[in-house]
Amino acid sequence: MSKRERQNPGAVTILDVARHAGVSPMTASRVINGNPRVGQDLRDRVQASVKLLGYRPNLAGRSLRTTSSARIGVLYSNPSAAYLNELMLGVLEQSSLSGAQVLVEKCGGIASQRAATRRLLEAGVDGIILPPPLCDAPQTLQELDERGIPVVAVAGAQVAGVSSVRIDDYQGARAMTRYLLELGHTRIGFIQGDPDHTAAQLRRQAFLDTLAESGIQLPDDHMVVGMFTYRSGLAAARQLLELDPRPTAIFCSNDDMAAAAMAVAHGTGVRIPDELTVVGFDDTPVATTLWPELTTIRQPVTAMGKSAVALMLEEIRARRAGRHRDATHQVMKHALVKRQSSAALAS
Amino acid sequence: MSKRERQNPGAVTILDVARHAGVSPMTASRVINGNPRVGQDLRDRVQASVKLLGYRPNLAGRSLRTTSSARIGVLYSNPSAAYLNELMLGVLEQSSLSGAQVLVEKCGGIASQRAATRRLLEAGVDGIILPPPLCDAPQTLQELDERGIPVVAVAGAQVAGVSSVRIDDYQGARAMTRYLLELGHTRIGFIQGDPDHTAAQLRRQAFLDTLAESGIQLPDDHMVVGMFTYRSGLAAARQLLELDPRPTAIFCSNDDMAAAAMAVAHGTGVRIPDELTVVGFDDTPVATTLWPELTTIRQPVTAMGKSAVALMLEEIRARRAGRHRDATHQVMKHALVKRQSSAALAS
DNA sequence: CTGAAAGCGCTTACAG
DNA sequence: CTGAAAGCGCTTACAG
Repeated sequence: MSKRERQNPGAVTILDVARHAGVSPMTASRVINGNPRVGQDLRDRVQASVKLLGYRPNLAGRSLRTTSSARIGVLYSNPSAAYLNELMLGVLEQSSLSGAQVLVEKCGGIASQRAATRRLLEAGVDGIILPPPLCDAPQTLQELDERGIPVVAVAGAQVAGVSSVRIDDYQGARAMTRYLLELGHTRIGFIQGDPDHTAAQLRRQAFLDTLAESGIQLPDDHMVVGMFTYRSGLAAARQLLELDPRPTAIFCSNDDMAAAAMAVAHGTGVRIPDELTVVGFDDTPVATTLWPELTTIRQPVTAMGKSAVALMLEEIRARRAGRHRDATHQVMKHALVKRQSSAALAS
Repeated sequence: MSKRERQNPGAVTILDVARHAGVSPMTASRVINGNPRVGQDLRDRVQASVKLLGYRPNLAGRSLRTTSSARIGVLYSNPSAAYLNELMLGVLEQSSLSGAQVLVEKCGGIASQRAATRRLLEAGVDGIILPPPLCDAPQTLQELDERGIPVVAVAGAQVAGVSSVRIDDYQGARAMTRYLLELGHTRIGFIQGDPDHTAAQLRRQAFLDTLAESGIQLPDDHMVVGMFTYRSGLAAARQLLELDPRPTAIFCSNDDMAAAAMAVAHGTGVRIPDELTVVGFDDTPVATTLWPELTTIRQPVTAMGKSAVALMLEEIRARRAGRHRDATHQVMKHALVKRQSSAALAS
């Protein structure tokens, strides 16, 4: 014991646990991994030892035996920095848990996209994760699929044969629209996202459908096209705030554009939320940076990154075992996060 | 070969490389790790094989031998979400490269800080990384140090015996101030960060010193205290923009407050950068979200996260080997990033 | 239900 | 300068 300690003070291995519990390492391993074929007596003893010794499995050791070093590529192109950060957090966390390695490549246009894909494949990646907006490039998806490379798309359109992780953008936008209606707003401005993005289309459609169901006919000038960028949000918000009568609420298709809308309001002296409700979509870090903090639809981006990796590893393992897996579409839960940028219509 | 392929298609191991190059695995390992004591001939052959076979080391295997499963805790408390994300990206990346495991705990007040620390230690962490603002709580630092737990502070004050990773905030703020002077600005508003943060103090001091060197005497009302938050930036910017004559430039102690300053300007109809230059500090994702994009001092946060982990692992290894290491203070390079929010003073 | 043996991919220490 | 042996921590087969 004292020798162990000198060598590596923090390291309690499964051997220590086994010895302490008086069982073989195999039995300890089984208990730790939740294998049910272990007697209750031994199970209890092992669990007690794990707790007492503060044992935590060494993931390197584990993954060396299990996953045999899967390699996952992430190919991205010009997304919001905050979004990518959050996604990568999940990707890296799950990869590290599963003992997979991650390679990241950035690309711009179609040509550089091909080159980036080639680099990833030459580096021996077993599959590629595509965050938005690449997940919306059907050509890329299909090309990879045809070459037999497993792909997991994050958000984006559903493409046959390609697994994906997403939230239900339609239901999210619907929930937000209902919320605005409940607050009493009916003159609602809407800033759309990049029309090429599936998510933008769904959010817009949900907004319109929900209003229509409530019998509200929105003037055309209340719908403004943005590009998901802060800059486009500035222009769109100026347009909306110049309307007469002014909308009492603005629903922005993402948080960056909502930040821009709030900037315009701040400067024009329009008070939020007293005179104007502003809501966003995504719940990126900017939502809690702003003041008042932004009401928005939370997209569990980090969890989506983890799921994308998990899906990918299942796919890789299945292929290695010669099994076929159908494409999986995992829909994660969104949530309406109410903060201070929204309020009931003053009557 | 065909058998290998069936088992694990993507996996080229160091044995494959060694066989292909006609050397022992050890020689291959040495070449791959840059060990200079290998003959040029063998070196070339191994490198060619690595390239040809697309070999990438399996990190799980490597770390199993080297780091022996170090466990690193990250204890944070209410930083900007964007900053933490970026930092964690580096922390996770380096940990995964080094085969270390990461445990994260959040805490609020002092009591919850003690509890969080205890949880980390019970989980067997070998050391703790403290991002701001905890790095600025000398009490926490000392307590951990006294208990013999290795600590690496990210940013924050220099405390004896505690290693840290930082940029030179003073030189960064100095560079930015010089830049503003070069652009011809002399009526410069300054929004300070949280006075309790070492970084805020240094940035402020550098600004004042640099102006003084140029013989510029700034009226007191051009220095406004903020708290590093967007909200505090809004109030501070309003105050500055009401001055008569108005400052021609505002130097904000971080990007979040710069975003707020831009919001106020946008609304007041003050054009950036034509009528007002706004600059920030940190280069968080918000800097490129804004429009015009923000001129700021880039702090390599992700690289700092990596370095913090690397420092920590060195420290842990040294202790395990019974060696003593003096506290290391690693100063990373900052950079002045010129974007569209700054311009020469119109004459 | 339980365990002894072998091996995942790599590198540390030991020989030459 | 080069290599044969052993082992990091864990789990997959194989026995009983």
